[in-house]
Amino acid sequence: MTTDLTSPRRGRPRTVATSSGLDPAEEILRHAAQLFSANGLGATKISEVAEAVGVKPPAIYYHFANLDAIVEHLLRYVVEESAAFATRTAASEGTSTDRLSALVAQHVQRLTDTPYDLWFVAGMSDANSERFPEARRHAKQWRRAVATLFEQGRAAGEFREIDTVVALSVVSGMVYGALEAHHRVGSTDPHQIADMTVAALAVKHER
Amino acid sequence: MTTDLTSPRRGRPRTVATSSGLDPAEEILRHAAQLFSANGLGATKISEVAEAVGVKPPAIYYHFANLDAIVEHLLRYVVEESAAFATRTAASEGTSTDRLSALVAQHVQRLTDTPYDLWFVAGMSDANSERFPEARRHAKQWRRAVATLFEQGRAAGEFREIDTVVALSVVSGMVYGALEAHHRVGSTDPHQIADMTVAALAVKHER
DNA sequence: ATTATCTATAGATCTATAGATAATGC
DNA sequence: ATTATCTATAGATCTATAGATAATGC
Repeated sequence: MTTDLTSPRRGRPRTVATSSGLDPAEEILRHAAQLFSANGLGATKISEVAEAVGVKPPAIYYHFANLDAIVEHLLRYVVEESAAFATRTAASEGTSTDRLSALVAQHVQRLTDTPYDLWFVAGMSDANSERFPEARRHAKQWRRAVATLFEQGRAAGEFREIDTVVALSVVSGMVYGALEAHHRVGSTDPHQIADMTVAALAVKHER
Repeated sequence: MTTDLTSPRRGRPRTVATSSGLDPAEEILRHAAQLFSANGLGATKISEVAEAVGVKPPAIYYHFANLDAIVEHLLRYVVEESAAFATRTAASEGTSTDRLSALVAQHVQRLTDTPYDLWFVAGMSDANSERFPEARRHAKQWRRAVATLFEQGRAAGEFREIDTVVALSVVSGMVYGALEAHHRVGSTDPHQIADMTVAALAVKHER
């Protein structure tokens, strides 16, 4: 009677120590993300990841070439899809307000509805991303889409007459806030965040 | 003819290498903050700070006990004053909207109008702050004041009926955005940020 | 005498590889 | 045969201290 919870694989199974029914690689990704988010990306060592997973450091190298490969894997999970969605949305129909709102909601949804603690991604911004060219490219693409969308809305009189860089910072700040709330208490409503984001950028109207 | 730009001190002066007319300690703080912001707090080594300053590692230890002492020094500069201002403001007169706005403007002003690149502070949140109990205490005090202020405004019908934790995340997210903009392009208008923060939290009114 | 730096170094890690071993399915 | 781990270890850092030295003002 083979229960076979995971896909059938040959070879030595995980040691029973951290038996959670997951791929070793998946186990590594989750613990690594958790450590990155708790202690910072730069402060996390391969040896710490190994200890968290419950194996010796060399076991990690069997699955990933180095720490950066783990980070890249986690980043790709996030930015690839969000960048594509943002670009699509910036080129679609509708008011800028509605489209920017949809874009923010999707991104927050993507960042929070995962098995990984991606809080550390918020703290990366551009700084470390030179080490991760692919993620950097997608992040730039995302920002370009947001910038385009904001400028359309500003021209249409939907958004405030502020600098595009400032508007971009407001958007990424709100995303940061959403991740922080998710990290702190675990609950985040992507649409609520999106709604507040466009409220921050909207032209002020008389009361 | 003694030009005497800095305060008169006895003993060996700085090597001419990085002659900028600053205290050695001040020089260390500025370079350290810059490195923390560029590469992350956890990724920065004493040896890197030394190299940036233009001295050998032991010279750093003459001025600071270790890296954490440098961080603590930078953090105290920020959070002490902002925490005091926030607490005072939360207990003062006026609409919650105006007071929250003032609080955010002061904090952004404090974070950006300094000789240090404090962008790294944004990426710290609570995570690393266990290592810095004093900063943690002040950060908590600041958050408590913001929470109080928000709850007053929510009860008064000025702010949305959202969770306090979410509201706090919006505020810290906007501060994060302001720091990001400052780090990216160097220009930030604290009052503009404050205005958008309260706009994000304000009750929605009919158009 | 005081301030600030240096050289040299002990001790502690940490990364990443080599090679052995264990546990499964074919 | 394949998958996944281990032990052992070379090589590279990095922290922090000891002790010497240099440059100034009193």
